[in-house]
Amino acid sequence: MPEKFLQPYDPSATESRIYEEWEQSGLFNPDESAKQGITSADAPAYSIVLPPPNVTGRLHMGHALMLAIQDTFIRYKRMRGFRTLWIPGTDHAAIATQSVVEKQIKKDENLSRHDLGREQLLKRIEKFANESHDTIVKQVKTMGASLDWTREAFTLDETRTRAVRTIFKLMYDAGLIYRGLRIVNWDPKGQTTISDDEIVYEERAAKLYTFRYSKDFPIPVATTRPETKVGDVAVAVHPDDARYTAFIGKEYDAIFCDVPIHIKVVSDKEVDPAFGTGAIGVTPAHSHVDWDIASRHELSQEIIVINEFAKMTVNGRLEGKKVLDARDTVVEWLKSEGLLEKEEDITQNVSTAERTGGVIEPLPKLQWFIDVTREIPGRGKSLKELMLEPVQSGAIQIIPTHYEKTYFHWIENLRDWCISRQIWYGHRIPVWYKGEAIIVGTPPAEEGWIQDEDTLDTWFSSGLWTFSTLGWPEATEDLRTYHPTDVLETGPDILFFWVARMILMSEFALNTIPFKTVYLHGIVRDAQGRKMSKSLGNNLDPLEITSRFGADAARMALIVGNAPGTDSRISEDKIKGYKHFANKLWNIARFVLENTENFDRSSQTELNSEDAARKTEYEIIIADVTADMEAYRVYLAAEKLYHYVWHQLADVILEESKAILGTVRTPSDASAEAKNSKKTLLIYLLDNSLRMLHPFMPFVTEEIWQSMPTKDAKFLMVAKWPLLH
RNA sequence: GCACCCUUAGCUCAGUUGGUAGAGCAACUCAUUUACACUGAGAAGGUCGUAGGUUCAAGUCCUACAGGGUGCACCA
Repeated sequence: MPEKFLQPYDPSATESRIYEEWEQSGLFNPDESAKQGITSADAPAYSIVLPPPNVTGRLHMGHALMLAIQDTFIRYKRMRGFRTLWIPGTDHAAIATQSVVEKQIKKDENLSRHDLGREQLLKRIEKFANESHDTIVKQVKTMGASLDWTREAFTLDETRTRAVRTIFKLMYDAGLIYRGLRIVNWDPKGQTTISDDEIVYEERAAKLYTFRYSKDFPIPVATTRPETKVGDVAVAVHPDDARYTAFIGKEYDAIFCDVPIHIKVVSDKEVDPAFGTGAIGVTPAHSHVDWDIASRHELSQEIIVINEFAKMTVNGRLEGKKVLDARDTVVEWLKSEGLLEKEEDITQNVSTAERTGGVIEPLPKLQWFIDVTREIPGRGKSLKELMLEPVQSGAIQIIPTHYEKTYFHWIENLRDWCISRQIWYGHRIPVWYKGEAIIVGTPPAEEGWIQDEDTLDTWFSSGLWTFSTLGWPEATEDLRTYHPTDVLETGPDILFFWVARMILMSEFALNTIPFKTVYLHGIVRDAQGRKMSKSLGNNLDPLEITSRFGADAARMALIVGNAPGTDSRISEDKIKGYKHFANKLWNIARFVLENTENFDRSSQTELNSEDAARKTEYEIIIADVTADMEAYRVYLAAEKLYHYVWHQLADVILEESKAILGTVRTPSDASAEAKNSKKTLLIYLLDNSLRMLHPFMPFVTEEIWQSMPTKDAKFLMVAKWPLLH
């Protein structure tokens, strides 16, 4: 028995060394594994793409969870003999990264991005992204993740840029990408458009004002935004509202707070007669609902009264005022003119930008969109249908299944996807203009063309991730072999942002699903069930945790009992428990190795009936755990193994074996046959337990394996998963 | 407002196709310097949120209600 077993197991001395050995073996790469004759060339493929961590900072517990779960899937399949590929990568995370760097520059040098200019700012962001990338890769490795680093991708590198430009062109030519003037969600703070999904609603106290445009205007109107009323072109009422039917079709002129306005009374079914006065002042340019009403009634949508900085653009007393100041001014004016009829306190859901917290100002803007309802030429279906069908048919399975309903619900409410962003870091829109002419997809060779200033929503390029990482648009061997991928493992918070967009992109570009299974994990919370956050200071740093307890312990603590789609709690005590377990396993190995030293395994092939019963009992565990692994129930498999190894193998079987094998204090008079049977059993149980625990606790199992008499592969990582015969 | 999820031991949570209620932690009693104190043995702890229903059989399926959470929508 090697001397190392005389000491308690020390993960910090072991883990980095083993990871290095694995990496040097090249066996994270399925091609290398086939070359070395470990995987057969015609073995089925199994692939996962790692959801690329943002290059904005450090690894957090959510990353650690994702790495632990995926590495467990991957190591299991690798041991089952699949050509197993796990692709690493990082995400440029456009807005997130740019705002981190902008904030830093503002703080350190008091400069804005406009002071620096596009080129300079991009250089600074890239430098930050590179440093951040290196840190993250190092951290990913400490978790034991068996990623094929030879295939590492970045969402903004050359291959991915080619993929983005290619698909943009394909969608443009298919009539799915268009540029149009629409009401968008404008974030005045971030100075960019954001998608519907990036909005968070905040409940705030507000006032509902009831007023008339002028003394002779017949209908009172209620609003929370009096300042926008200088942009009104109509009043909409419900067609069946008896109070107002007499006025439908009539037009009125007024001077509203120094601004001349022309108001037409229209009827529209969208109006709720029960709310306010039952009449809506229609401001087409500054409200989604009003824009749609204006479209239906062919009203002017061109009167813009608020600009990108949320300031008033009209002449008169409101000129240049911020919207909130303008609101006060209009209310004062209404009061002085005797036009204000009522002022009520209400609570209102205000749209704010998820990232900056800025209050969203709906504005009409010339933006790029993806049309999700238009029929795709030659396909007879819309993108919406392409997103819906594979989940409906079961081609894609979402775990837990109830998220399928959430998914369908989202698709039903889906509107065209605004894909242009007014930030600088990201894939620049591949469109070039020269006067009226435009070129889409590939940059023109001649001079004089100007590229669109905007960049693409980061989810546009992320949507390509399953196949852009495999070399698309080239028809690569990787693409043929590993796509569709097997599992996408991620959090439910990006089900719409990302999962849905990946289905859209893959279905459009390749006419196939991007993955067969979506495994959604929950949020990792602290011991009290609170979200981990900087402001609470309750973050557990995965690096600090692994250095104190070992990556194996952290992985087990994250996986055991953590059912998909359910939030989990983690605490140092829990992690400590699994550090103890690693040590327990270590000592089981010590006991078994110590007691089977110089044992000729070929001398004993038959187990006696008592030991055979133990083996049969164990075979049930193998079958059970294997079934769990196949069904992605890793949280159950891990718990069962833990329980068996500690409370059956160690507490019962090892203890019983002492009487047979004898100890220093109590010599045994058992027969040689009984002893040999017991030794055979112990080696069998330890060997197979190491194999089954490996996907969960790769380091300690690998370290023990290197001293096993049953060692039949250079690394446990590529040894065979136990199968029943 | 609509949808979805959760409610099981003191705490945190599992419970797969309906088939004798489980784990970890904590607490209790005892043992022990041992493969391992990063230990072991034992005992205790439950009307499975409430009320109905289906079934030979319900923690599990159905209905209603209550409490907690999440997502979506949204009023001008």
